[in-house]
Amino acid sequence: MSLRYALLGLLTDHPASGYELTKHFENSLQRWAWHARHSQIYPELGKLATDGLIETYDEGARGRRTYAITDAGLAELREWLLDPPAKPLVRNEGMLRMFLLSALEPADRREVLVRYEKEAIAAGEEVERAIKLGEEDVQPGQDLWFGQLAAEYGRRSFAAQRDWARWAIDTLDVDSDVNS
Amino acid sequence: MSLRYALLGLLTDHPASGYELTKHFENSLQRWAWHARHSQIYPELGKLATDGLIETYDEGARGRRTYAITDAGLAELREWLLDPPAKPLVRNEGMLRMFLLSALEPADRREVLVRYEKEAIAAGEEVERAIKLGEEDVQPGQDLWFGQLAAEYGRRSFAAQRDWARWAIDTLDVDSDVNS
DNA sequence: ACCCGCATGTAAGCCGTTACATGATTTC
DNA sequence: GAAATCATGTAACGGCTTACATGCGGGT
Repeated sequence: MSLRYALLGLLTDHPASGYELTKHFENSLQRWAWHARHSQIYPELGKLATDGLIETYDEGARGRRTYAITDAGLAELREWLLDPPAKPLVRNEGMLRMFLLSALEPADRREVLVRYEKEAIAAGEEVERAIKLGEEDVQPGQDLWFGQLAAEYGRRSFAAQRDWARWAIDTLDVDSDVNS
Repeated sequence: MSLRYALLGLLTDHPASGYELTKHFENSLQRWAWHARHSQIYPELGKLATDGLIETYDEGARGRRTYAITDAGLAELREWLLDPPAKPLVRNEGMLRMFLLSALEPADRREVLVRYEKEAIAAGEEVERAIKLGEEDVQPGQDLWFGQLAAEYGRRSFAAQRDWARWAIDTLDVDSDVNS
């Protein structure tokens, strides 16, 4: 159900078309929060309109249709945000791989961990760049600032991944010295 | 496809039944790596057997059937582990909520963040307990140790969540003082 | 004798992906 | 005039959840 609320949330800021919402997912939301494609977004907008949570705001060229959130939609979004979320079900492919590393030969284990570390470093650097780009435009407390909040989360979480990978590699290395 | 590999990985350690595998998910895997229910596990075991990646190892009372991984299965698991993973598609409900926080009144925003911090603290404490329980039995480099590796990741990632939430709350508080 | 845990399965339906499909407008 | 981008949709299929369904065995 999260997609519904993601769309409602984006429409809180200002009316937008399916196309614009898709771009918004691609450019910001999907990096740290939620991913969705246009083939899912358009039908979901249809359902939201049927349910009276959004309404057609304007129709333009090329069949372009913008939607605006309704009072009912805003109420439902707020209810969801205030509702304590259910404990998330973890599905973390990266960690699954780490969990199963014992199926590999020791040399391969190390290689996979090193790759994981490199990816965390690269992802971290990308976030740093995104944050610097954003800082120029946004002040704390403003609506847009909550994207920066999520970006800061991304920064810290990639840093944690990077440090964890380094720790894991070092721990394994020390151990194989001892055992040799 | 991750479920396939999770099952193959668990069967690398020793043969097991669907019931045991389900318990294994519940007790350890699903905390930091991967979640699955028995209604998904049993059919997937059937497919793995059809594909020759696992085979029936033993049949016991109450229709109990244990499976063992085959050479083909081990080869496929190793190939997957060595294959660079695709960039993960983010679907993080917690972060989505943070991203959309601007739809709430300022007081409510703060409350949601405080709740998020509390949850991170509680989850972190749970991990600490799990790690302490595990440490007694496991030495680095042993097969079981890779579960501890994943647990340490959990520890660090909940710490990052906790610190992030505190930072976000403080930043918001300072800002509302300035603006008042 | 009863209950709990062991043990395995199936079906309907939702969410999401990949691929297919179409056409208008702007820009060079 | 061609290419890029704007713009919206649908269909088949796979993964996962929820709910339904059944029965045995061991302990008290």
